[in-house]
Parts: sequence; C-alpha cells; structure tokens
Amino acid sequence: MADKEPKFTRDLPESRRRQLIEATARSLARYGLDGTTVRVVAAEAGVSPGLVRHHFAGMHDLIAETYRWTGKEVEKALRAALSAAPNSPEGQLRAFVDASFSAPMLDPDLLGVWLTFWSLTRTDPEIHAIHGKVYADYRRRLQMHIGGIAEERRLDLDARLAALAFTALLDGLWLEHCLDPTTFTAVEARQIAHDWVDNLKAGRFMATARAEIVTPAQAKAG
Amino acid sequence: MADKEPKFTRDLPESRRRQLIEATARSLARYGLDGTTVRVVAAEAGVSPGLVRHHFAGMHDLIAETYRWTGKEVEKALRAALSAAPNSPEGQLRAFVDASFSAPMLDPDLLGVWLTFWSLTRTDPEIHAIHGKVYADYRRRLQMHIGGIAEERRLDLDARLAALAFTALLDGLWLEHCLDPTTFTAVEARQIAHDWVDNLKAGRFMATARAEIVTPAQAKAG
DNA sequence: TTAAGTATTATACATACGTACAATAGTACT
DNA sequence: AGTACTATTGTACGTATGTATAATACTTAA
Repeated sequence: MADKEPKFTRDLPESRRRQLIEATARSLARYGLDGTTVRVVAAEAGVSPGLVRHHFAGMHDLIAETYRWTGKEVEKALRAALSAAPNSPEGQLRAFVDASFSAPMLDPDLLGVWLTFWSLTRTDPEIHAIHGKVYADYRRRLQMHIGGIAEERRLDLDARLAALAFTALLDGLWLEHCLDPTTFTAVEARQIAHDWVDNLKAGRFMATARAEIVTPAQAKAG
Repeated sequence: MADKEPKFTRDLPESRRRQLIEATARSLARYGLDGTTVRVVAAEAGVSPGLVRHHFAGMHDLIAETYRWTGKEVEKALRAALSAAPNSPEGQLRAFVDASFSAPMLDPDLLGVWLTFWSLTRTDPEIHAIHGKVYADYRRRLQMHIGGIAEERRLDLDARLAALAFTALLDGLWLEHCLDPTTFTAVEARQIAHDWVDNLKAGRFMATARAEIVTPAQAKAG
C-alpha cells in the first residue's frame, strides 16, 4: 500500500509531439478530416484534450505538422529501399517501383491521410506550400534517374515529360489500388510499372510521336 | 403600390433538388467538406437552411446524392465526346483521351469534389458503394475498346491489365494536373496518354515481360 | 374569389467543436 | 527532503453544427 501509481507520466515535448502527430495520422485515416477532432486525437494518443493546445498552436497546426511528418516518413522509407538497391539509374528506378508497392506504402491508412492533404491543398495555402515542396523533390529524383538511363543508352527523350508520365502512372496505380485493393493486386501494379520502364529503356517513350514529326503520317484513327 | 413582389418563389421539388446538389458541388470544391454545411449550401443556392431537410433526408444524403450526380455528369460529358468520334476501338480510345483533358474535366472544382468523395470512400459505406459502381463502368468501357484493338491487330494481351494501366495513367495525369496546373499542361497530358495508346497498338504492352517467360533472361539491372 | 396543398421560411434545441485557463502533480535538481 | 519547473489535467465558455418543428405564403385548382 506504499506508492500508488501516478495518474500520468511526463514526457519530453519532442516525444509527446510525435505521439500526437501519429495519433492524428491514425485518426485522419480512420475517421477522416471530420472525425479528427482535438478530443479524438487526444484519446487516440492516450492523453487529455488540453495537451494538444499545449504542444501545438491549434488543431490546424497539428494537421499541417502531420502532413510534414508523413511526407518525411514516406521519403525515409523510399530512401531506405533505394540505398539497398544497385546504384545504376535503372536499378534505382526498379527499386522505386518495388518500394512504391510494398509494405509501408500499401498501408490503406496512408492513402486516407494523403487524400485529406490533397483535399486541403486546394483550400489551405499552408498545406498547398508543403505539397509543392514534397512533390518537387519526388519528381526531381525520378527525372534524374530517367535522364541517367537516357544518357547511358544515348536515347533522345524528354526526361521531364517522361518523369511526369511515370509519376502519374505510379500515383494512379497507388491511388486506385489503395481505394479498392480487390480490383488488382500490388504485384500487378509492379508488373505494369516495370513494363513502363522496359519500354523506356527500349526507347519507346514518345517514339511514335517523334517519328511523325520527321515523317508526317496519315490520319491516326478512322 | 399594387402587387408587392413575393418573398420567395416556389419550385418543383426535382428542380430545387438539383439546385441544392449543384450548390453542394460548388461548396465542396471551394470550401472543402468542412466548409460545406447546411447553411453554406443553402446560402449558395439562395434558399433558407430549412429547405435542405425538406428535400433531402439530411446533410449526409445530400452529399451522397451530389456524388451520384457528379459521376453522371462526367459520364455524360465523356459520352458526348465519344459519340462524336469514329466508332472504331482506337477512335473511341483517342476520343476518351482528348475528352479527359478538355473543358469540363479540367475544371479545378471538379477535382475538389472528387477528392472529397475519394476521402469519404474510405470511411462511408454508402459512398464506397457508389464509388465501386462509377469506377466499374469507367474501366469496363476502356477495357472493351482495348480488347477491340487487340482483336483487330491480333495482339496477345491481357485487356484487363492494360485497362488498369491506362486508367491509372489517365487518373494520375488528371489528378496531378488539377492539383497544380503549373507543373504541366493539358496538351502534354494528352501527348503522354496518346503515346501510351501508340505503344499499345504496336503490341508493346507487357511485351518484354512476356518475352522473358518464353526466353528466360539474365538479371534485369545491375 | 376562395380554398386546399405544400414548398418555404424562421426559430429553437441539443450536441460537439476549438480554445482558454486555472489547478494539479510528475520530475529533475539542489 | 525540499523546491522550482512545467507537462498535464479538468473544466468552462462561446460558437457552429445538424436536426426538429411550427408558422408562413406562394401556387394551383375549384
């Protein structure tokens, strides 16, 4: 009957902030933006509602912080996969594909979080700015590897346009697979993405369109 | 000083319902799901808040109804573009690409509405069901045309997988263009999508992967 | 012109939200 | 052991939400 257990335990601000951020991510995924309230997040983190305002300027700030954190978390996972892969442009691109449709990226909750942020991008200037930064990094890296392949193989291609196409394909596959995983499997998504890289290597990206500039062609369809 | 103007004008339920639905779509696009309240929608439609509950079971019902309406509206626009195009599989596919990156589809507000629904898909069973129906129709039509091209040209390809890839590419391009139109133009999106069709016609979809099954290949990257 | 029907308004109500603030109590340091 | 610090709690407040309901008045038909 000596020492009763404490009502709560203290924690370092940095640690507590991350707990709240992770709780927010879980809540966004499960209950959506509507369902993500101060009280829900606090309960999810196992603390009292008042603590949120002690560590963050407000609910809005907490959500913006959660975006930054999630973006970094994804980047970290991808970076890890890339560092374990061959250092060639193709090796990196292949690893990127595999990582995009593997463990941490396939978490259905991740899409839930991401959709919320995409929505907010249209309304909220702060979120919009964060979005721009996250995506610029993402595309720049892909474009670099695609440019590397083009150089190796002396292909005449628009690396920027190819990166746009590849990004769109990956995002589209990821989006639709997460929205309804019963439609197609992650393995099929990987196959499709790898096939795109196969065609890129073979110099088939925008090959027909370029040929038609050199040799004006007849009507395409009819 | 004879007849004073009426405080309000009556309307047929069907007409009023559509006004409220359109107001909801505008609100979702501009203010997001959070900002779309009974009072905001009513003000947007120019009626009193109470009228919403008279024509719909509740706010939730109005939003679900708005999803159905938006889905049909998009389908109507695409269908119009397709009926004006050549009736060949390729003609239809080309028209689909052009329509996907033309006038009504490029409305930034449309993405705003769509993102909201994608978010809700994860939380709300009713919205999830509507989503399944909308996308099944969408994919089925594309798969039909892709299958048609394969048949015409005697290509050995998995039409289902090709339709998945094409859908993902279109959705990804559309999503990213609408999220930030400064990154690339609608014309570039069209070019990329048409190039995919070019490669499909040439029998290059999944061609490398199939060849490797017949002739086991060496390691892909290193 | 009158009357019936109902689309429409206006108000009221319970609930849940974000925020503010004072009280509490773990924790580290002397 | 005592003390200062502050992370943490608990409660209270104003506001905005969705819904319910009664009163109003436009519109059609007799």
